[in-house]
Amino acid sequence: MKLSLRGEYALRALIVLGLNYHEHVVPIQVISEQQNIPKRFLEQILGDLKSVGIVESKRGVAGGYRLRMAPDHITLAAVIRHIEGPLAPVSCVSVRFYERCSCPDEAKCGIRSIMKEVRDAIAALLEKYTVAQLCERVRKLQGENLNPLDYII
Amino acid sequence: MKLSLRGEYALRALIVLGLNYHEHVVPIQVISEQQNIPKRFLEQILGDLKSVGIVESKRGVAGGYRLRMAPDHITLAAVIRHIEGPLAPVSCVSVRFYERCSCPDEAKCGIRSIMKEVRDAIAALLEKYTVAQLCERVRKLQGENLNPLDYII
DNA sequence: TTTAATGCTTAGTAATATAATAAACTAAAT
DNA sequence: ATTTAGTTTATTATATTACTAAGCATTAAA
Repeated sequence: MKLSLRGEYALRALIVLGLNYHEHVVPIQVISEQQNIPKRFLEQILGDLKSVGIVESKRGVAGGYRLRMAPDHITLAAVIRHIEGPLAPVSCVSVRFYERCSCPDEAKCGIRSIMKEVRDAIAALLEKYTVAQLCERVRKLQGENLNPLDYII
Repeated sequence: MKLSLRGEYALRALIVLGLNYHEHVVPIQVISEQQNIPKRFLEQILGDLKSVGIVESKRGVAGGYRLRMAPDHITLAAVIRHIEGPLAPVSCVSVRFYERCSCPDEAKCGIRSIMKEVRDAIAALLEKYTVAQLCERVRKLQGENLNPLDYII
């Protein structure tokens, strides 16, 4: 598993939306400026998250994005799988993105059997952590009494 | 951490060399045919492993490659770090390939603190496993009594 | 001392992925 | 009607991946 900028931006945007979960919708512009993410690029990323039902949008004046699910129901695994693809280091050990690799017999492949352990370790962590926990960490790290829109992620 | 074909080929080649550790040198040609790895590409990869002292070569007639270190001294972490780069999902949590990322304050970055756990989980496994253990798995999976050059990896 | 089998070195390339940018459109609120 | 904001579809620059090509250098054996 490798987190590209695209994936990092997605997580940062979700934290902003998570910290503002009970407030109004947050415009792309605001997320873009606060997090220093190119606006056009962020549009694509949020559109992508919308298509899987992680966020929802409101158009027009006073429009923007909000989470569509409670922050503690959005696992990092779900987000990263959708933005980046497989969590596994090789796709022949991926559960959701399985693809055959070049070895002749998977059942007898030594590399595969070790990479399976690596995948499981990664997946265990990323299935455990949610956007809510990410937000919690940000609050803990930066102090409880900040305004949601002042958090630096 | 993501294993590209290059990295997979490196591991497969090291298994072949590991299984033949006490024998003579193994020619690229043999590894290439047995493992179905493009020869020229494998030359590059083995040259790369040679430059870090993981394998050594003998030129000329009856030349080839052998491990330069005992198989149980070659961790998968060392191999993968050299072939693929950082084990960490983002390089701001990488121990050996650290690079600053785009967030304003790393100490307060929630993403970073979770990705650090992911890195540690991956590194723990890959530091633990060695080429010797990989070879052991191959032997276990395929039967003890095969000739080293008959193993299918 | 030649020759054939090997590794070594440098360069080039095609395909794909990454990280954007651009332009024009649609929807909603005032 | 106008302005704010999300939507859609292309386009582009750069980097990475997985090779491929060509020719040189070394060594053992005939």
